[in-house]
Amino acid sequence: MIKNSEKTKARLLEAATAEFAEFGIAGARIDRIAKVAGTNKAMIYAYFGSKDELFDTVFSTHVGSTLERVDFDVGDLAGYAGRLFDWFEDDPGALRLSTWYRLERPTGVGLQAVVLINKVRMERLERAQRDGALPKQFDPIQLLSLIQAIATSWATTNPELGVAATTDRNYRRQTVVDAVQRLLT
Amino acid sequence: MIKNSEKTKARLLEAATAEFAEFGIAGARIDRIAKVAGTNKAMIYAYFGSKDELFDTVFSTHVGSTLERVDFDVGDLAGYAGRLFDWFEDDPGALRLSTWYRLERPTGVGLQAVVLINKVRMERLERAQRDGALPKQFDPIQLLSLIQAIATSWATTNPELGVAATTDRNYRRQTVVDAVQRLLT
DNA sequence: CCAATGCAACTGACTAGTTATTTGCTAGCC
DNA sequence: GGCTAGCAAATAACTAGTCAGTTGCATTGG
Repeated sequence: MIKNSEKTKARLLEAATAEFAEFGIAGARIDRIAKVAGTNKAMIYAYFGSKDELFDTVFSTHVGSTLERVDFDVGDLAGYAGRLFDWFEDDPGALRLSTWYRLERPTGVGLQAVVLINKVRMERLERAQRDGALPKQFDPIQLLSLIQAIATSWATTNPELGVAATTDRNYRRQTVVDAVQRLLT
Repeated sequence: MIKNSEKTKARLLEAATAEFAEFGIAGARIDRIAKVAGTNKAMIYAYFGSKDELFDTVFSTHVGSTLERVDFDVGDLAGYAGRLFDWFEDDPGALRLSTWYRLERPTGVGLQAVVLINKVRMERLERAQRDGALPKQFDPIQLLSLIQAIATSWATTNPELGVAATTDRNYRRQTVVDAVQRLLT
């Protein structure tokens, strides 16, 4: 047994991220998280309080902070969509966590960080439209909504369309970029 | 106690639809379903076999059969998107059920019906493109994926954008229709 | 017409196993 | 030595699934 508060906490958080991404809040099992983290259940309660609080922590550290790191360029929204696509491709857990959150925590406050980021981005879109740097056929809120939906379109509709998981990633990425480009012309 | 196999089954299915839409598979409670249906747990097992099978029945009767009824007009894909939007607005449970399915049943076969419907629609898109009735900038599979994503964009991004639930429905619908229209011009 | 019979629909209580959370104690570290 | 990190085991509540028995209804034989 090695004692290291920080590392144990980190391992728990990592294990919890995987567990919640896979099974959601109701489906996640505290035992499994503890076991994967190579420690025990009581540590979870010592460090995070409860299952729900653990989920909240997982969500804000994993999703909120990552979204912030996706470069947002008002002059190249198609590129932004492409980068969003890349993020969700490289880290499918992030998208799943967001989806679980929406379903299981309809009134949760954990999305607040995400809402804030989007608010800033909307203001930048607004300014770009006023400066004439961005066409005005869609309002900022419409743009963000559409871009987000398009960037995640493959992830959310793959199963329904019977798309093999092997469908070329570049092809899918290009679809996203092209679609957003077309909205703006 | 009134005995009526058909009606009891129907009440159970209705209660189960609401329960699964709200809580997902892992979060749904058999007891709650039975109670809401005004009957007994054992009836669920007599009629549907298990919790999982009950979910499957709920999904295919509620989602599969409804998607089929959304008119698909290759000559008016924007209108199709609008009708999809209407469906999910009028019956938010349908979208939630689909989302739960994707998250909790990654390898389930219940989506088969949906996959089939989409396959037929893709073939119709293909033919329309060959006949020159539909522009070719996107492949059929890209079109279906994008249309589906755009039609549900508000439902899936509302929370992240901090959109009040009161945002005008017509405004949201028009966004969907306009976006799809723009993809095709 | 009507009572006895058969049977499917129904029920409440039960079980066996899980689950989140707590506790009392041990082991490492300054 | 004392404080923090860590643990195994206990607990209390819950959950999917079962079962032995009951109830209403239709059928049938008189």
